[in-house]
Amino acid sequence: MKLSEGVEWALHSCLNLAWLPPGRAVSATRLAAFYELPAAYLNKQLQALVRAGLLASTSGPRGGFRLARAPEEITLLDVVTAIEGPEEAFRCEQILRQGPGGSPDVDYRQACLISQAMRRADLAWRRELAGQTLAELKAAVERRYPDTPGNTRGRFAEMFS
Amino acid sequence: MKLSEGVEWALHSCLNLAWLPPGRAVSATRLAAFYELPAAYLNKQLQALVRAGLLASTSGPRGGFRLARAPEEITLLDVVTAIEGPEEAFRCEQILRQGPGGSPDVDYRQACLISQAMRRADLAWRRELAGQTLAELKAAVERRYPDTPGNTRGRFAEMFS
DNA sequence: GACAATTTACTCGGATACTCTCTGTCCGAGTTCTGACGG
DNA sequence: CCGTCAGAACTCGGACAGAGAGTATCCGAGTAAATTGTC
Repeated sequence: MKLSEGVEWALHSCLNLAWLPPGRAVSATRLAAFYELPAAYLNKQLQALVRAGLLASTSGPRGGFRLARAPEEITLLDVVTAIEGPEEAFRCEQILRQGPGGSPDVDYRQACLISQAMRRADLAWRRELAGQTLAELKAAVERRYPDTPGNTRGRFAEMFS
Repeated sequence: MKLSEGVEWALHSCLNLAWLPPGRAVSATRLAAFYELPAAYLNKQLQALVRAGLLASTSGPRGGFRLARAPEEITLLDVVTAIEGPEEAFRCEQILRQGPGGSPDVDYRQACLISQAMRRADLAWRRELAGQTLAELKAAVERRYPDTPGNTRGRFAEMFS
């Protein structure tokens, strides 16, 4: 039970993109340089965000990635799901089917109480993540660390020089 | 983000053990035969439960595994943690440390708001799992599927013949 | 018949291969900008 | 001086290797029961 490393990268990158002027695209190379990450691999993760409709990408010079929606419309769950996939953490292989009294016709993902309990926990996790948007996170950071937006914009600006 | 297959096996096996007379031990071979699981690998998972103090093991003929505590004292989180380990799902590698204004002295697992948000979700998941004991699960199954305890005991009994 | 020693069968436990996902890297297709060239 | 066109630089996107955890298996140490032999 561990999340991919790309989740952390994706969350920080989305937050950084949220501080840029709308429409401004940043290449994977520059986003990677921000935290000294491997550029090609970060690019791979960002592609997943594009496929999920969270980011939009542009090719060629001055191209790169930008948010595809307003930060208010992007939840943390959206980002996590884009990287990790939509499957829930607990894999019910329906082993009850092999047990005594097991039937091939029953969907034990619904009938098995263990499966239900694990799904409840999974939903609690997702609910927590879905309850916070990128905009709220951005605002919280600006309250606690007021210099961050300026620093971020400045760092990207000097990358363009 | 996916749990090991052993989690499902461990939960079902613990539940089966809870239906046996107290003190009665069942070998990994028989527990595996219950759901047609690979015996040696299930044994490996059960060892983890022993190390975690959830099960007690006995060697030799008539030996096997039994619950080390009352079902009321075993939560679903205990079982999951025994198999998956205690680490939380989100791995904060503190990449902020490499960013502009990052300091080697700051613990970004505490300071980073992204890390905090992910930890909140993790705690919600754990709280849900810690809130249900093996005894409650057992009672719920007995309410919904009254035949299960008898069937389980019967199946194990005929294994001993 | 009762007891003790030996053999046997069975159990867990850890050490050992195999597989798949995650991680990391590379190169090609496409696009935009730049610069040269001609009118 | 302005417009057009070719070249170059830069970008994403998917295809290609390497590492680590999860999966599966096997064999040995230890234990309890069963058997045999003796008193």
